[in-house]
Amino acid sequence: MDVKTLCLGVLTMGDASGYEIKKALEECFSRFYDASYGSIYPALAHLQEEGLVSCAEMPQDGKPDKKVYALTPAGRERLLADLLSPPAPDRIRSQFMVSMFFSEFLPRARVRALIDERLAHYDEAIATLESHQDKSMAPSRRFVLGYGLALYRTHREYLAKHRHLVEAHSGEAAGVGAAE
Amino acid sequence: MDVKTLCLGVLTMGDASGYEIKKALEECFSRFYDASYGSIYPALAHLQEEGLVSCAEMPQDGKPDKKVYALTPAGRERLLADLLSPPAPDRIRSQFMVSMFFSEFLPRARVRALIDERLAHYDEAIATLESHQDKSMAPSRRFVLGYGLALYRTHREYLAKHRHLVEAHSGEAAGVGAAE
DNA sequence: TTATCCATGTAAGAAGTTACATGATTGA
DNA sequence: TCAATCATGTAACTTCTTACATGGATAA
Repeated sequence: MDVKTLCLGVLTMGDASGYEIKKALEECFSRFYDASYGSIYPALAHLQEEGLVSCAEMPQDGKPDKKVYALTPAGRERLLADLLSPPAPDRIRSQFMVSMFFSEFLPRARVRALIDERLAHYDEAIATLESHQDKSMAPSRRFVLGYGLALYRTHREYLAKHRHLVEAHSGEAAGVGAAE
Repeated sequence: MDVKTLCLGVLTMGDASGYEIKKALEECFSRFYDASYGSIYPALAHLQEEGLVSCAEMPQDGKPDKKVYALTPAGRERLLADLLSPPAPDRIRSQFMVSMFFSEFLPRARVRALIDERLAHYDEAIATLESHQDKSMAPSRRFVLGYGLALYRTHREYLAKHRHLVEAHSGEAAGVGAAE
């Protein structure tokens, strides 16, 4: 499963251009998977070569022609096959957590600022997700949105309750802090 | 921040070989960042070239010489600089969530199996983390371990409570199921 | 006797990101 | 007037993974 699968998936919700696919991806599950234009456009070209999507070019003035892609029957089959193959384990990469793990080497003010930023970020993300909720969404959409919300709330609560663990001991290692 | 930073960080906890660094990484934060031998060994070679780590070769019989790396003062400075630069946003890639989002195209039994597997996986991970807890750990270690635990518990609870949302409607899309 | 741990390293390739190139429209 | 939105695409590059190569010791 890769960006091509994502594109096929988004196209089950309706025909779309590369630009629109990217937007849909951001809305639907930016927190679980994301892709840049630099991967989406080549993916669509490749899918078209394989006959998994068809493309209608809509002339536009001032902008490049809008290319609206649609799933073909073969594309739908490929999507099913992709979804049926065992999913790879989740991959997470968090530089923030690395910073926390080694927070003893950072000035306390820096650790505090890092956590405050995070907290603000999660507050915002939670507000956004809450506002998107309950638009008579399909159940699987609600499932994914609610999942993201549950995780963000855990992040926020854990950070707020346990930040003292990293703040109290930051700036203790040699070579750090104002008194150097 | 990349694998080189991780290596420098692990070396603050004591001198270690590439092999040991990988093990330490797995124990400490495999859930937030991971690296393979194929990235660790070249990273260490590069760090040595830059003078950020030193290396002592310990002859061994039957195995390749064990190369024990140690942080140099320059290495410690680099680590501080790396930790001080603003962390990149967390990157998450979850094929499982993609499958859930498009679960309407999957047979119900498949969706159930996928979720059961996940649940088992989280149960195991939670048990492992719980057993590693409270070994008079440094506070920042406890923070990271507890963070992982909190997230895993949220995963488990959310899955158990809301699986019906994806199970009830799976297998409804055309071309799926036994009656094809 | 079979798998796992120990132990290092390389080479090929996958997969994706960033930056670049282009440029009209619209809202603040 | 400045930023964002719409709109596509390429090329260079980064970064990491996978598979390979090698092989003794130890535990089940």
